[in-house]
Amino acid sequence: MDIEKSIILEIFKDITFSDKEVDLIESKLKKLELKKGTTILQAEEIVNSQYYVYDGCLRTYFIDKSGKEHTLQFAINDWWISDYTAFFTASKAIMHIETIQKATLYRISRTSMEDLFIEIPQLETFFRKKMEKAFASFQNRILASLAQSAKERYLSFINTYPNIEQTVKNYHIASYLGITTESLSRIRKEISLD
Amino acid sequence: MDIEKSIILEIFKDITFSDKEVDLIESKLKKLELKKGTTILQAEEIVNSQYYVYDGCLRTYFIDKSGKEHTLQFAINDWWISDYTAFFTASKAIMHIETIQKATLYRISRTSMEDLFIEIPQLETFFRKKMEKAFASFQNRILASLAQSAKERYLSFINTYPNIEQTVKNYHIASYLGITTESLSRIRKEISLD
DNA sequence: CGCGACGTTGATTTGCCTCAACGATTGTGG
DNA sequence: CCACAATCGTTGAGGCAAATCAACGTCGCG
Repeated sequence: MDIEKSIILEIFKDITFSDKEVDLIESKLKKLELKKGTTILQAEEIVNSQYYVYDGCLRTYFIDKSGKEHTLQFAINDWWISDYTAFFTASKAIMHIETIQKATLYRISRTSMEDLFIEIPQLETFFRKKMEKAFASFQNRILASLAQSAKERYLSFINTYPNIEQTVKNYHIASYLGITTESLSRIRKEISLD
Repeated sequence: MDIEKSIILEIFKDITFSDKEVDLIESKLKKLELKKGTTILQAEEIVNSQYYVYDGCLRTYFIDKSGKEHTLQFAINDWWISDYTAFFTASKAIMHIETIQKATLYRISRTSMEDLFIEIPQLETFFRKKMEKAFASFQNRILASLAQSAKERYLSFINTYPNIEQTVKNYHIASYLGITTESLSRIRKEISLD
């Protein structure tokens, strides 16, 4: 078997499974070992899977009509990642997803999830709660964009993700904050003077 | 009985219930008839309920530290509304919710929902799917704030909510778009010249 | 070593904000 | 039902935060 049972228990922690259930889940997961810079999803592709990030770092980004990239989110250990808008409706992605470090992921398809929800109702609860957290973080993001300056958003960013600056490039952070690399550079300078 | 069974079937359409299940759901819902300008939730209150909008129009807004209001969302017929971040974690609201037209709502508490999810698992699926849609719309909102100008955001707004301008004030729309009423006025003028 | 990717700095422009004043519309009490 | 006030939307002048455009220093890697 290529997936350890302990991994299953780690991914779905706080749920207790029977051995049979663990085997069932294992049969639905596919482990992926990817090197830095690998694109796992491109715009226009039909989205049939989501990914559990066991290790490494990825980002979801959107390319607008002028060709500019906008980072929607970063995903690190214990996050799930996909283009969810497209995943939920089995439709075409508008987002791209790439690794920005080498990464270990576990992929699961939507149809597998639907099967599992019937066999193991606790999993539906598990994913509903994950969704609730993601929803809350998107809400905070919207409120930040409405109420905060670029400098304030940057400060909350480095507060929320304290070690991420070692991992991601400044232009990724800038595209997440909705500013240019030049502006981010000036904000960083300003903060260093405080 | 103060709630018609047909209302239950309308709220949870696409689910088929036994009579007993309908009675159970009915016992958990509370009908509210509110006049325009009623606040149903304030920041700092513990959030224990969400509301189904049967008729009318409401908005959820956030007051920032400088006292400025920012509208997070409008809710019309067939939407659910609450401060979800606080609702999910049974914690204190950061949002305010008010009616901007007279409205008919159905309130349900979190504990009632948890009970119902156990008795009627289809309801968990129903709310999970509602959540997925809300999540998708928040994602679009974030992408719009990253990639679009105020004018473009306004044009997609009136495209998404074609009749809402009769209902909501311009300063509500401005606070939803993240601009001032003056800027919105100038944008509207500019569009009328096209 | 040399090249490309990345970050910084400067000069200038621009989209939106702020402050202020003024019409238009809506609501209310006499 | 009209008069008046309050609320709401529009317009103008000036300012500011962040974008754009351009140049340059630095770092890591083939």
